[in-house]
Amino acid sequence: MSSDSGSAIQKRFGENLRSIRKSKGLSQETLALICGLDRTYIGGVERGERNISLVNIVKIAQSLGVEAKDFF
Amino acid sequence: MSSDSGSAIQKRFGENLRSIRKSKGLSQETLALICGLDRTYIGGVERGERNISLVNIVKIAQSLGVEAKDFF
DNA sequence: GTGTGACTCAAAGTCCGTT
DNA sequence: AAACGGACTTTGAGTCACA
Repeated sequence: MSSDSGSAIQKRFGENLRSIRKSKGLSQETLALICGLDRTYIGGVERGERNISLVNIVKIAQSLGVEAKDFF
Repeated sequence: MSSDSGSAIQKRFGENLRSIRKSKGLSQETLALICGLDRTYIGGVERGERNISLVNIVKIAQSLGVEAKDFF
């Protein structure tokens, strides 16, 4: 099918998130556990497939010990 | 349940948005027109009532000529 | 020019699993 | 450890009439 799931914005955000998560030495599962979100959801965001909302952006940022602005 | 209308995160985001919009001398209506969103939607975000998602955050930022990170 | 409640509907987000 | 899919519930997106 169209391998175009997700906007460029989402893809960039996802790449940044993945990069920061890895730099903290956390797995998707562990991060998901810390911030109370689903592991498959975190994965989807990192792949740029999901349009994450404000509250969860901040939740994930706090769980990683960074500022929300670092994802942009 | 006891969902207050809007989290602290949303309220802070909304305040920042409103402040930036006003500094650009734009009304909610004008901004809404520029970014293709409804004026009542913009208003709801500014009041901290809505949990806006990534794509619309960037859309509004671009319409204001600022970076998305400026809202955080 | 803005606030607000109510509404529809698509998408956000969860939970189960297999690869 | 992560990608991916199906089925599910909840919430955001988008709009309107009225204050």
